[in-house]
Amino acid sequence: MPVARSERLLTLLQTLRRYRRPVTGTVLAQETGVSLRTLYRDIASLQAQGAMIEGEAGIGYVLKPGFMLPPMMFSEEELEALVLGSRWVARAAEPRLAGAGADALAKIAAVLPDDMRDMIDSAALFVGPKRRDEDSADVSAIRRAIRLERILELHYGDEQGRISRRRVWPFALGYFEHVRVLMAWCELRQDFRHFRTDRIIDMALHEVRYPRRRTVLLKEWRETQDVPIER
Amino acid sequence: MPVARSERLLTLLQTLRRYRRPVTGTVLAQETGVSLRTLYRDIASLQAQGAMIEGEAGIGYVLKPGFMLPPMMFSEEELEALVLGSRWVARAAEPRLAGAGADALAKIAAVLPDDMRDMIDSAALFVGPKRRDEDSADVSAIRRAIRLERILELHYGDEQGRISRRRVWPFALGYFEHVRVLMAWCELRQDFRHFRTDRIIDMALHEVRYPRRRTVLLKEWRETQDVPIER
DNA sequence: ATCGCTGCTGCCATAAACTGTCAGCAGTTG
DNA sequence: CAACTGCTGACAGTTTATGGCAGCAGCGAT
Repeated sequence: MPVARSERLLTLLQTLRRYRRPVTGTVLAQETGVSLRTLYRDIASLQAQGAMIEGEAGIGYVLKPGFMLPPMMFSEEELEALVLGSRWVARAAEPRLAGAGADALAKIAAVLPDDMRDMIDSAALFVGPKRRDEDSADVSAIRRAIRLERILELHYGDEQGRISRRRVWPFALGYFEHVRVLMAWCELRQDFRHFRTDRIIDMALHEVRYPRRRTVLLKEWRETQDVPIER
Repeated sequence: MPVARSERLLTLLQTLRRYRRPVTGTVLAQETGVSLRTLYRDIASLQAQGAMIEGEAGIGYVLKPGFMLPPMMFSEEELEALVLGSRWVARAAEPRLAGAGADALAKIAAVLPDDMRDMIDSAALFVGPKRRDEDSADVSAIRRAIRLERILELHYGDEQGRISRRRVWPFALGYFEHVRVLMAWCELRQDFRHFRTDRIIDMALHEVRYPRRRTVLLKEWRETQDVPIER
């Protein structure tokens, strides 16, 4: 393997691109399996080659977008990961999102060289069977409401069978083993609440956007959690 | 200037792309200012990194088209599906495959139009927590054996704690709730068998390929199942 | 079949590059 | 202020890259 260094530089670039937030040199050094001093040298090399990597003391490194690394192709493992993920989505998500996953994979396949295209079809990784409760609500519509940051009016029955009607600000959707759970700010309770999609009796999408950004809501919600959702 | 080699490899790639006809190694060596011997080594390095360069004796080198990922367009739903799938892989698969999923997503993000790139970060779909048993075997090595259609020698303990040693032909890997299951043709039993990866005590990859195609094995295995694996 | 061109590999000595450790300076955050 | 982080220099040990040489094998034309 006489590619040690070049390969490592590409890995480093890829790692930097994977993180969006600033990453400390120490972390990068560990991930690439190299000493901190060498990491600094690697960064300098990449910068010398034109990569727009910004480093700030006390912060870390960030890669400015738009830098193309030449061997821009998926590895076999990456394709396997994409296929496996898509197969899980096909099984666990509602039909419409499942279809979107298949479409996305097809688009990726379309730009792949012939021999790599085969790898998508012949990927040997499969997802175990998964029973999924029927959604009574239209999950696609919920996803749309989240994207558009629009208020949802819910007609909801909780586990005790109590039926309530509330306006909520939807900001995330959790895919669990058997159910999907909508996470939202509840205007009624003035707090975060979650709602199983199979218990949503009826639903209406309002015309108006709710007054906050969904990413901010998500961030605040995370801070209330003991175990944070990763990524 | 510790970038001599990496930079030269990029130049080489660019030069190969510029020519469309086959180019001889001698020409490439001159253009990159290096000896012929080194040029051969450089080509080997690029090929090792995944570049699809074809060399024919008496002809020269050609870079197969389609090596670089072109810009791709995805719908919002397709991106959501890709992100959700990748997040599931990050949680359910072994670290290496999980990382590959994240890398793939980052590569997709890199060729996305700017305004779409944000949607990857702000996707509001999440995967519920998932406890996963530790693998005792190296699942990455198993995936590799499947890809290469190579014989695996297993040291395996079944649920009764009986330990056996067998040669198998691995052809698929199932990702279930808590475990991963290797599906293979067992030479000992002359039949299909499945093996939980957390029960594999030890494992060795043989040099030789097994005498059949893994896709055929998969097809035959499916016919023995009551509930077929979809897709 | 023979010849020239070309890809490809192994070997080896030398030169160049890389690497880790240690030490120190400077900027940011809390 | 303290803790963290980026950044640079120097040095010694190690690794790697390189070029030259020799030889084998596939391709095309003579």
